[in-house]
Amino acid sequence: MEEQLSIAQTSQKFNIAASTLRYYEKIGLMDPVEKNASGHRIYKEKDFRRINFIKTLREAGVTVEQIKTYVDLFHEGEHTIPQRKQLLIEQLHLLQKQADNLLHVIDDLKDIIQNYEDTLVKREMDQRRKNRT
Amino acid sequence: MEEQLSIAQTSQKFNIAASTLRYYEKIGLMDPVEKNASGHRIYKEKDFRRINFIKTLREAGVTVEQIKTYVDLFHEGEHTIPQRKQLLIEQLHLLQKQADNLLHVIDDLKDIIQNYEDTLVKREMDQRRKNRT
DNA sequence: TTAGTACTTAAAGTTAACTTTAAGTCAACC
DNA sequence: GGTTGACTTAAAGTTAACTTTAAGTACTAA
Repeated sequence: MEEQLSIAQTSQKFNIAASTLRYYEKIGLMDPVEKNASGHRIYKEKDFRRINFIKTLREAGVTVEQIKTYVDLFHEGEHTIPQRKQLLIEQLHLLQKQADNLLHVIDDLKDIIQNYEDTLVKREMDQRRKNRT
Repeated sequence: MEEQLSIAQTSQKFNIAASTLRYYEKIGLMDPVEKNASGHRIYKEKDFRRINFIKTLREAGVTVEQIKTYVDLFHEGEHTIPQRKQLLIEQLHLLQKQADNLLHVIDDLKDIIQNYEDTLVKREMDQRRKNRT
């Protein structure tokens, strides 16, 4: 049988607050989630896939609005495939820039840390010299 | 002579709004900037270096608050070097995680784009076959 | 001397992305 | 039949990081 989870369980599974899941649905990032007889949400495989998609992009810094644009195109059907592809390519370029910058900053930070390290080592050597005299 | 720029010029040089420069100063990311006789800010080399530091980290997603913590330690003097080093190392780990995730997302996006590409190519081939009959 | 431009400050406003609150429904257990 | 717990919605609140506004000062050119 297909896995079916409550909002609390889904929240746990993806480590996303239940309120956030409702929020994503409200603003149209998630399609309306199926409800049981008492009106509680039942999340299924297709929802999980969507949540993963959203989470991944969000963690990479893609805005909710941009994801919404994509999802909207998705709903418009197959004829939007070229636009969707274009949109993803643009997003890809942005992320590549971001990754590039990040790697530079990481290098810079390593340098600064190394400088501190050098300072500390030099200090300790001075200390030892003092102790010897 | 040392380069001296007005807030407007500095804003241009770094592509950061003048209001943002004032804001950074107000919250203590920047040290109080020197002023001329009529109370206008004069930015100099040491300010440029600080602005660069802030800009680089901000672009990598480091929060203003975290940068503030670092700057505060800096002001406390040399004895905070071990703490500063520790702080930067932690930040470095975070950024490395972020870069890692970003590279994964980039790969995922490339896959999705390739799928769209395949779909489009397949469509065109179907179209040609139709035209031939 | 007046107009314009470039600044100044303090305070209020904005935006994105949630998060919290308030009030209510429903099924299960005591 | 009352209480508990897991949900529901709509609306209000929060936070970070700016950005805008309002009111004022100072130099410069006409």
